[in-house]
Amino acid sequence: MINKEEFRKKIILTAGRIFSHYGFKKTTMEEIARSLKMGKSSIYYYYQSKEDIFEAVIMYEANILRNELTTAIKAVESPIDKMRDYVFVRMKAFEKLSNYYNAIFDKNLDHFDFVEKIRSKYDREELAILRLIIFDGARKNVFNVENSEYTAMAVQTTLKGLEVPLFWKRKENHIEQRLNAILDVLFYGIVKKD
Amino acid sequence: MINKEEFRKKIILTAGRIFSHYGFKKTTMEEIARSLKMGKSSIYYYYQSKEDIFEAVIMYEANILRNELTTAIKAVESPIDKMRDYVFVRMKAFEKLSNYYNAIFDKNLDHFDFVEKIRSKYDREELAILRLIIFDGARKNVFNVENSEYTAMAVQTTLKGLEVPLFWKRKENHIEQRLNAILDVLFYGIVKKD
DNA sequence: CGAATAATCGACCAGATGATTCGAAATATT
DNA sequence: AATATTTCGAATCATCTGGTCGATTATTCG
Repeated sequence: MINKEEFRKKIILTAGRIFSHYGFKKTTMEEIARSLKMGKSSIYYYYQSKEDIFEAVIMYEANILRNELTTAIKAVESPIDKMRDYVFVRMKAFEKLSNYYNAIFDKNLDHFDFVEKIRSKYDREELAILRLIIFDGARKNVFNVENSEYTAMAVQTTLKGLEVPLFWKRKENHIEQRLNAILDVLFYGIVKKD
Repeated sequence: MINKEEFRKKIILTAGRIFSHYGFKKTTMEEIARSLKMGKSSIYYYYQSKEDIFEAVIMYEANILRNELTTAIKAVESPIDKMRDYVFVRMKAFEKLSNYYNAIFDKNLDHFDFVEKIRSKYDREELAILRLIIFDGARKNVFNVENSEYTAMAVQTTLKGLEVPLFWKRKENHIEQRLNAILDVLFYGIVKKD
């Protein structure tokens, strides 16, 4: 490894993989160390604690999510497309970033301060993006909304519905269709009739 | 629950699901009990130990494998089809019966007596089935083999190659093709040229 | 009913496990 | 060769976990 920062990242990648399989509690420092081919105490040279590593993993995944989302909505023009892509990318990302996903939903993680912080930070950021999309849509006369802020919150509530684990059962099929149905409902109530 | 036997099976099903996710060691009796909505100590009314439950799970999955395999080869007539189906079903089943699969490969399970017993029992049974298929194929003049016993052992060796975890990496695609290639090789060397 | 039997549970224990610390050894840098 | 960086094994200490036991609650049946 070149430098300390590089190695810290490697730890995040490795630990992230293990965390995503076993969850925070069942993942041991021993395992992370073994995966990195180093002594378990050596890890403490890079991170102060297991919790710190987990936090770094979550942050890392949160950044990926943020990037993918902003990239996605920049890639298209129309507000409807932006909204549609946002929802799709968000869902696909959650599938992949399971640690982040779990941080948001695992009850056993409630008592970690940083988890709470991440949750509310994510909420705020998401709301901001939605507000922007909706505001833009209203300006362009595509969306028919009274108040962007409240509409954004309403949309976010719908999105949260996607997050409940029950939605993900039997994920094999139907998901795309269900998503489209949800979007249709969303748009049908939101898009200006002409 | 109707009777004790029913409930023992329910425990197997529930524990099997958890074992397959976390493995034997990381699965706790507490979790199994919670999943069954009962006190941890109650489980000991049905099984003597965690190990016993695991053994029962393995046995259960081993039976499923045995049934699926015998059903598969009964379903077709020609020895070539039997052989092909056997290989496919065997592979698909291993994908599903992960506890059984792990029992065979997880080094951490080596020291359990019953695991060793299961392994060799499975070996014997598999060999018997293969011998039957091959013997039948030879009788029908489809296979060109000197000694069914040794040929069966050779085929089994090939099959074992499928088991090494490395084979399963990047499982998304190519698996079917690789399998067919293996079968082609197998048959090309086995089927009587005409 | 009520006694015997079946089933469940909570509290407890001893040993295992696992996160973390620490000082020293190895390695790299100056 | 002196210093700084990085790794590690061993020890610590708190928590966890498989398993036990006696008590308690259902259920069965005479």
